[in-house]
Amino acid sequence: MKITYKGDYALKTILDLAGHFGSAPVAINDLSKRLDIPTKFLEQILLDLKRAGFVESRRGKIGGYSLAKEPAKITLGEVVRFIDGPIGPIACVDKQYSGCHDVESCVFRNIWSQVGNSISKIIDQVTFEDLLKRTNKANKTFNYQI
Amino acid sequence: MKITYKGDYALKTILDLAGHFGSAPVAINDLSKRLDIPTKFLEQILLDLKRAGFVESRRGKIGGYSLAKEPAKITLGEVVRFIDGPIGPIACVDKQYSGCHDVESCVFRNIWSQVGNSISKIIDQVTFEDLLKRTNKANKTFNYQI
DNA sequence: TGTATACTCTACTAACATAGTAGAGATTAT
DNA sequence: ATAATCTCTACTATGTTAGTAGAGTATACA
Ligand code: FES
Ligand code: FES
Repeated sequence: MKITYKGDYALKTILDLAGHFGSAPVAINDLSKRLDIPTKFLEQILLDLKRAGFVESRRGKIGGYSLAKEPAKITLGEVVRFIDGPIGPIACVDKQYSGCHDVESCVFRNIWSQVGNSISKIIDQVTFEDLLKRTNKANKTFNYQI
Repeated sequence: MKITYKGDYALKTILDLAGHFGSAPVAINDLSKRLDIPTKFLEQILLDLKRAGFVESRRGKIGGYSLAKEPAKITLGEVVRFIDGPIGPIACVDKQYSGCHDVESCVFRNIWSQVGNSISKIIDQVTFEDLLKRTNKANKTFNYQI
């Protein structure tokens, strides 16, 4: 697994939208400024996320994006997989990989499988509600220290 | 973490050399044929592995490569890190990553860190002796079934 | 109805990484 | 000597990433 900029941006964007869940939609421009993501790049990312059903949009004057489901119903893993592809550390765990012939007797494949599973166990379990709570807590702590 | 062809080839090569540990050096050509790796590519990989101290070489007529340490003293993690770089799923866990500003308060960083640790726990623990044993066992089982 | 605002869609591009290939050179056993 | 084998540097084709560009569509509101 490798988290690209696109993936990183997508996650940060969804977390931001999670923070506005239930309120008015948020404009790309606001997200772009707040999260420091190139506007035109973010446009594309949001379109992808919309097509996948993670977010929904509203056009026109008071338009913008909002989360399509409750933050508790979106996991980190879903988003990562959608944007950055399968979790496995090598293609042979997920699909064809021309370096692998003896798939049956290969001792490495088993390891890569274990690695994939242990990653999944982490990211498929944490939702954006969890992350939201942690953010709030982090900010509170931060304010207290000042 | 992403295992590239180069990394995959390196691991398979070292495992092969582990199987010949203590015996005569193995020629690149033999490895190349047996493991189905492009010869000139394998040359480069073996030079890298040599410079890193994983293997040693002998030139001339009966030359070839052999493992520089006991199979039990080389872990999967060492080789993977050397060939394919750091384990973390995102650069910010290992080094500078321009998408990350608020490193202190970022809720994702903690997750990526967990992911990295859980990968490390697997690959830093398994040695090529372990893999060798498993290969032998796999082959025995295979023969038995025939 | 006009217009500003905001999302939609397709195409293009620069930079980098990957997976090799090519070829000349150095060492060693016989 | 010479054949076999490792050594080293440079080159290249392909794909991926991280954007940019620009024209088009929908909506609120005066
Ligand atoms: S690494 Fe894919 S089967 Fe061995
Ligand atoms: S993802 Fe790097 S600090 Fe948040």
